[in-house]
Amino acid sequence: MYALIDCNNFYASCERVFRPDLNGKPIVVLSNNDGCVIARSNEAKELGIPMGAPAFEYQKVFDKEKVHVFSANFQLYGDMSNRVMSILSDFSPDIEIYSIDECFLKLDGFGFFDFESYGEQMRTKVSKSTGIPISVGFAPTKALAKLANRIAKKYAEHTHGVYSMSTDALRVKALKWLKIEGVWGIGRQHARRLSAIGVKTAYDFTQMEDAWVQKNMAIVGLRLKRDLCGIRTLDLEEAQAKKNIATTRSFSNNITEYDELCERVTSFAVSCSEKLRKQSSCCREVNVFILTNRHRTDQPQYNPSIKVRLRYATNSAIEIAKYALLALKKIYKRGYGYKKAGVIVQDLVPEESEQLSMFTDRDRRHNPLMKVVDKMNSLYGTNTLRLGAQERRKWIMRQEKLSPRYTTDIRDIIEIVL
DNA sequence: TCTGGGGTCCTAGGACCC
DNA sequence: TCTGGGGTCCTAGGACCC
Repeated sequence: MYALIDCNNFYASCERVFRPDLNGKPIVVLSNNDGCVIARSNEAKELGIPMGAPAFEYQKVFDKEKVHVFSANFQLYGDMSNRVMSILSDFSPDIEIYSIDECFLKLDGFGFFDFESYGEQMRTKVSKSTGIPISVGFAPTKALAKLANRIAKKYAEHTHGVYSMSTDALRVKALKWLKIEGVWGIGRQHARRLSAIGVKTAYDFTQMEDAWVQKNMAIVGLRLKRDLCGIRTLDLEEAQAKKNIATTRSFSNNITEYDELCERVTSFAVSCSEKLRKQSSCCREVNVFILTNRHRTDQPQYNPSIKVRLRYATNSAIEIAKYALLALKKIYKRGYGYKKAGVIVQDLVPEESEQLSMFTDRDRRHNPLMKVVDKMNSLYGTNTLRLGAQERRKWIMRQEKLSPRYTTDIRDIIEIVL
């Protein structure tokens, strides 16, 4: 069996842990720049606020219904996630952390367990230790565990957040219940095509011919079908070093000036280099893109990107920023309002497998310098040490409703007044 | 006026080779 | 009118996930 454990309304729940006065009240969490809704409490869902809703379009609803609005506090969510995952990893030796709020457990050799009570134990432990509510689904395959989890959550009044798909009859019943667009691994495109030919439920999909699935949905679709049929096909995936690393942001206002864009791109490059060093990788390619505002159809659009090949693999902030700026210089055009930009580092290699070059002009001092920069910034805060090109910092991210960093910054620790 | 960010995998088709 | 066959590698783009 597999278990899929998922935190309910994760970001909203994180905020609520430290604001118990908000229990039972609608909460939404907004993306960077307070742009759109990325998490909703059940109460907010009931008000009809959709996922991804632009905040400005729903401001009236927020006001009228007294919705509590939070700016995204990713430091808090990341830390809470680590706590939850750490607890759940005690329930099986085999765990795959699938996303910030989800994990799979593989339960080989747990055959004699009563899964419902095992799931209940998980809920109690996580709730008691972190305050985060979770749902647990058990099933013979990963895709079915996803489905079992949906049932656990959807019918919480009956399941109390735990559901075990213990028989084949239950599997078939669940598949007939699950609409095709709700299947994990079937997105909007495939759902539309399948629906058009009469495949309306997950069960219908499992009755399709392999040849059709292979032809139209490739090997990925076929694997999914097998997994839904109860044939164990997808397995836990080991955490691996990332193959691409990106830092991209939208701006609260359009940027037209080259200098300002340079500052942003430099900061994105520096951020990418930090992420590279964190996973002990170097990159051999730097990709830079800038985008105009696609929602402003009245304004001219220009969305260039460019890839720069480095002469040697590096994770030095100085090098990566240098090439990112060279790249930006090539694509920047005056006369456009840029809404978003980003740096992506690619073709990553492990730090230690550095390719030696006979004529390398690599500056050997960068490595120790970066070590010091990382150490200082971790001791005294992000950007305590930064590149000169980052100095002209005029921008500020809109985060009007940011909650404290209760668990990661001693200055924000919660106070209890007796 | 205001509309997120960060990933993965797969495949078709082009470039290139003999 | 006729103008081969069989590979590999790379990449852009499409699909998906949270």
